[in-house]
Amino acid sequence: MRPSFKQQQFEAREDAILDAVNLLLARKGFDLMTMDDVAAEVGIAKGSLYRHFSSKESLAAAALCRLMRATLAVINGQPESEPAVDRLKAILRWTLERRLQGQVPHLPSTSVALQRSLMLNLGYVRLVMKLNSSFRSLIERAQADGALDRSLPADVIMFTIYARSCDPTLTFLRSTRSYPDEQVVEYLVRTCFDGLNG
Amino acid sequence: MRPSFKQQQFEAREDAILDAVNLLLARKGFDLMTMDDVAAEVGIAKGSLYRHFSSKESLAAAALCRLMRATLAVINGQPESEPAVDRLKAILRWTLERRLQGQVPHLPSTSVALQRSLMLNLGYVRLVMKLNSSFRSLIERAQADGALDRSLPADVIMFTIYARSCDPTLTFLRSTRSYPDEQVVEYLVRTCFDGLNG
DNA sequence: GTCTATACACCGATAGAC
DNA sequence: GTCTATCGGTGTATAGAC
Repeated sequence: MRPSFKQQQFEAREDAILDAVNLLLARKGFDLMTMDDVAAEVGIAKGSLYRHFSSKESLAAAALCRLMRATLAVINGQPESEPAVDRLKAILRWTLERRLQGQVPHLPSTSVALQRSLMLNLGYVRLVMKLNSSFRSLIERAQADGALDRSLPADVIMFTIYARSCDPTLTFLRSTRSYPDEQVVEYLVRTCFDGLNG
Repeated sequence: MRPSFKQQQFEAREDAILDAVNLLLARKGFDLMTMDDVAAEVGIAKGSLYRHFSSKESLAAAALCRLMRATLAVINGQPESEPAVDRLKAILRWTLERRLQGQVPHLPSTSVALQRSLMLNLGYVRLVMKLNSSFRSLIERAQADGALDRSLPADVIMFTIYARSCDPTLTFLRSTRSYPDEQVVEYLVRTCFDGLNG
């Protein structure tokens, strides 16, 4: 049975809400984002917002889950034949490009309050684990290929790539207006994998 | 005329306050840190806090200025004979070690509210510029030595090192309890300069 | 200068009319 | 289900006694 028109409209609105949340999370972070902000950005009343999401935390969790699902879709859409290290670079590039459009919220690590509530969210934790294991398998394959440093633990590599995807360097370099956006992305990807050495 | 005993006591208290602020900024970030938290951590009343610092913003600014001054002291204390790239690595290592002790606040970039007020703080801006120019000159020297990639703009290198000094990877790796602290620091410094490639 | 008490604003969440 | 109105709680900053 396909969803009714009403249901489709409902889901479309939820998507619009999450877009607004992403924008605001990217701009102000979780603590400074208010429910009034979200309601105003979407163009609905605050009361209506709570018909869709029961709390501010669940709102952020939903936005993060949607992002993780999109990331998993990117990974699964990559050809298996491509070298693992190139796939990792492509994922980082994809995330940075999304961030330029304001569609990547700040990492939860910046807000202890949010982080605690996320850990109690089963759907969120499940997705994190799934994403981590996808990443880890790509990293280990790249190490086996000799494309990534074998003497580095996979952990270290994984977190380093994660961190680069939400690196403030993107914002700083952009604010200097010295380079076009694509150039900034390439610098970030390159310095992450190749380092700074000559 | 040397400062009176009372004045020395006053300054010692200010230092204690800033220590508490650093701890709390590192733990919760600017937005979640409350003046009650600070007062409780120092062991004084909130009212007394405002005798020393006129606002929450000025409190954070003072903590950041103290950190920048300490960083400049480290740079100026390094022997001129040492290769520039090694000096840069040492500065990054020093910052990360300080962070392990909870004495490095979150980067202001995480809080738009704080950032705006800092830009209006003349003392803060002056210190940022001084630190930036010290860094830039080290970077350019390292590039001239061939120790850092000449094809990268100094901006890109500078912000990349800055970002690494407040990288959440440190916290994540530490929370896995898989490696001793010194090992974590070395991984961060190494992947920053050498990259992830094999 | 340090304390207690409080003013004032803001925010998350809910109630209730339509 | 969307709106307006409001409650309860919290946080910055200040007032005023000592």
